[in-house]
Amino acid sequence: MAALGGFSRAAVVWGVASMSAGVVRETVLSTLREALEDARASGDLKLTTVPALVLDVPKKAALGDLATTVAMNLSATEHRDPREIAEIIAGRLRSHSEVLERIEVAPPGYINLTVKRDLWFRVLAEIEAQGEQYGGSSLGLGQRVLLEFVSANPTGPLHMGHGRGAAVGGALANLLRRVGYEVSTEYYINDAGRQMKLLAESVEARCRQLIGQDAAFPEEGYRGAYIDDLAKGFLAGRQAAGQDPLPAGPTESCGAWAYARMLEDIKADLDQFGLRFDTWVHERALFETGAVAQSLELLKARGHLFEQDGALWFRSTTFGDDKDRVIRKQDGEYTYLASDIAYHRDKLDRGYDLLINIWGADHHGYIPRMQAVVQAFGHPKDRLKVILVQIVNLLRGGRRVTMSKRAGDLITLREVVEEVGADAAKFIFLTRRADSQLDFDLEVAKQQSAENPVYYVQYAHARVASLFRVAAERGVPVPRTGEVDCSVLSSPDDLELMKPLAEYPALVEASAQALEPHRLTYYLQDLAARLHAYYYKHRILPPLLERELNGHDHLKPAAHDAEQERKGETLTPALTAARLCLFRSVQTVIRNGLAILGVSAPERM
RNA sequence: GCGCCCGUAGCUCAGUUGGAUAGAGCGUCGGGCUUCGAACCCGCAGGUCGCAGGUUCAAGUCCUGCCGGGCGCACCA
Repeated sequence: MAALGGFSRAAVVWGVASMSAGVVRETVLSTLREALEDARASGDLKLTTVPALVLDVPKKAALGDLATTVAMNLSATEHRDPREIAEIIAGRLRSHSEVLERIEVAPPGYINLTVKRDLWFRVLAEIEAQGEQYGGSSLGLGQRVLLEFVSANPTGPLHMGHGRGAAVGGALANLLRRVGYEVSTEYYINDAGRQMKLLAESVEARCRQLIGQDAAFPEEGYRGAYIDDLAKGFLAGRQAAGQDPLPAGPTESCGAWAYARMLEDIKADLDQFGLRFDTWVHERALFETGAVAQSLELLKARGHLFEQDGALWFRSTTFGDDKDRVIRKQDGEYTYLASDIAYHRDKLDRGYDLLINIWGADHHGYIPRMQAVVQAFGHPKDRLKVILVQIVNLLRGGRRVTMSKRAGDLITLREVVEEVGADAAKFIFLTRRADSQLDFDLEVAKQQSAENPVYYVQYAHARVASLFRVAAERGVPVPRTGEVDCSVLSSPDDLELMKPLAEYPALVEASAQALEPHRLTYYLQDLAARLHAYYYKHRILPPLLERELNGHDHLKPAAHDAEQERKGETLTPALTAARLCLFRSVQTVIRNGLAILGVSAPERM
């Protein structure tokens, strides 16, 4: 529900806002607002409350281009039959319908709108004018967002789960920036706790075994083959420097070396995945700078901490958590929660309007306590939003690739990216909602066919690029939209290709608001399908005459006539020009959409 | 036992924040390249949206209870 008196406010917004939902929606929406204002001014409707004005796309194209349910939503407050209200509004719409071709009321109170052709053509001009900016909006202008993701412990290589988180996070960052947010991406490195100690001990033990010492492997140590590599690398470095295999303080040395190496590898893996973080935060630093101690002091001063059974607790139940949580154990060690408190206080202190964390779904139980932390520091709990990413099932040709966690040999992200490529991996990671499980089939991801959605979409882009190359070869000019008579693009096929282009900005906004980048992948597959269908059905460029084909002056070959007949249309220069403009717009939108997903838009493939 | 998430076509999943006759890909079956990219297109078949109530003019979508699955419920990260 919009605020009361939404009309004047809406009018102001309309005055200053960019075409955030696209030229068609914005234009129709403002017309609808005017119609409602008229109805109120004349007393036909009371309109004491103003419902949010939403335009839907009817399921059937025959019903119209856009529809509104506002009459049905007003029925309760107006105490009238929705159909009656719809008629009143429809009447007002008809009185200033410069942009509307048809206005129809359908039971039980829909108002179906068909937009004038000229308005669709303006979309092409808008796309041409905005180029790679098309689809952007001012939704998040002036708002700062901190997006923390991946944040894998530097105790092993990144695996598929991290890859999915990376794909979602990267796409979300692009998406939010697209709608005006100022986004910082951040990676939090857990380099202070027990896990680091285990890494150190594991590498040290392997080193000792490699130099023939009888060393016991730590009970819960890391057993992956990469530990061997780390140990070998460490020893090789010592040897190259002419030093003894193990220095004094071997555990610390092994640990420091392995940690630095792992972090380097993680950064390299992310780089290979096309991902760069703006900032890296070290857990260790939170202890060293006193941030942890200070944060706990502050919470204590506010009465959110208490001591019991020799431990220090955070009273998270104050803010709706199931139980209170230990911060410092009986043995004096801090739990991870202590540093997480300091870390999130630090985030809040940096003045972000919104914190987004991307976590593995198995951590969902931690959301209430972290939101409790946010509230304990005096912020609304919604300032922290957590996106849960479900597990990835790795398949090869339909068969489950078993991942034995005990042995520590997970399939790494690096292996997968090397096998299928970063584009395919990213796109597939984004073909499902983040919080639903994902089957990732290596064979499908590698396959360059229709089964693989990323190639389907990229192919559409490359196909258009190819068309422009051929046009250039033949000397066919690609005009600007303003120089073209768009009215020849009035067939249903043309409109079915243009409509999604007009919807794109609204889709970007909705995806950003819902924090759901996967919607883009569905949209792009649909747009690519329309492009392919159109391309098959219609000819864009004029055919070569036979003399151009073989140097003899002759009539057009019969094959072309047959093709024209099959396609049931005659290609004119005006049609070629207009279709080239249309295709260029489709290409721009596909490129923009893929850019948000972090996937390349190749000219050739 | 308590909490969170999920049950939609044979399979994998979307479903525009409550709107009209529920969609796509894969798979099955059948069609389509002599000029621009067949990495493509067209068609057929496939559904009591887990079950039962409730709220609403309107429920795949919201509420309650069951059934079935996943994940959490640490003084581990």
